[in-house]
Amino acid sequence: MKTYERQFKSYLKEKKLKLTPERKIILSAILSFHGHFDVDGLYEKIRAEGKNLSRATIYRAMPLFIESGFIREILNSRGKASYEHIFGHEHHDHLLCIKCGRIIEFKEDKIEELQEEVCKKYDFEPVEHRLGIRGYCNKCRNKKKQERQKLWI
Amino acid sequence: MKTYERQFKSYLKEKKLKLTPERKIILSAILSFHGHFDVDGLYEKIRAEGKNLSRATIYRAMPLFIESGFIREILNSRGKASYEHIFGHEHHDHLLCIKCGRIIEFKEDKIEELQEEVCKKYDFEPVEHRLGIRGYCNKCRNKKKQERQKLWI
DNA sequence: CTTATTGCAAAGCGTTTGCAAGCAC
DNA sequence: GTGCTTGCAAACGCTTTGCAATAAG
Repeated sequence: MKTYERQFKSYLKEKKLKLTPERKIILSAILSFHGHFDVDGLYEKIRAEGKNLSRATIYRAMPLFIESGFIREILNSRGKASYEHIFGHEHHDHLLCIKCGRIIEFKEDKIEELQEEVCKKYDFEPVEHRLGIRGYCNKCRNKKKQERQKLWI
Repeated sequence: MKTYERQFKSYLKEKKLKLTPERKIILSAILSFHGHFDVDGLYEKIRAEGKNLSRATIYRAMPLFIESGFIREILNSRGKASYEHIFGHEHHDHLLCIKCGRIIEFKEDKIEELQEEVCKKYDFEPVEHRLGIRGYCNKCRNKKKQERQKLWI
């Protein structure tokens, strides 16, 4: 059994839930994505592999993967939920190109430190944070026109 | 005519759209909110004043208020759209208490500067950004239990 | 008078849920 | 065997849209 499957299994055990074939299939589909993905993407990928799960099963499984720390929800201003997996990914923030949709991940320790300071100042105990910057990447600077992406991360 | 109405009117004129009584009513309802609000809140507030617009009219008007710079969408992980008005509000970031839902606004110039630097480093031209920190405010630090708020700003 | 706008009701879309059958443990 | 899970289809909640009537500029 692979490491990640073991991690998932131990989460399930703790919650008295079961490791079904369906959940294994969904987990492996999740891990096969590199960028962000949504339920429909999972559904199609799974179908493309010849297996066939109900969408309801996938929807019902998503909270488990979130709670067990495999994925997190991406912020969509509304409508569809999408996700990115955080299993084995370090914390990072995002630059989002609103023209081509490219996502650049970055980590800036000083910003993290300043956030800590802000929290102290307001006597606030942070749990998590997100910083997203929308704009134009170097390739798209000169072909602006209309914004496309509604996604935040 | 009030300042804000004039601003809205000039936006409409530019786009060859019309300033209807309905849009005036919606605009004034928007400005009467202090925190964040949603379409249903607007609908109810307008009804409570004895006027009665169709929800469709409100839904159709929201993009106009966004484009004319009166409001912006708040990031909800999914489902309902909600908004905050930015007319006359300076840019700020947010601390969100995941227990009581309190929202603390802050502005930290150094963080803004560092963001500029990050953008330079990646040759990225920023348009807007959001920073949200979720956690527990001083009043809720000792009554943690379960997270409530799914909202980001 | 032309073109945008409104209200209504129906449709859309992603997501959730009730239920009976099936399976993990 | 017990209790969680699955698939199906129906229900949901918010939002959008087609249409005919109405009103702004």
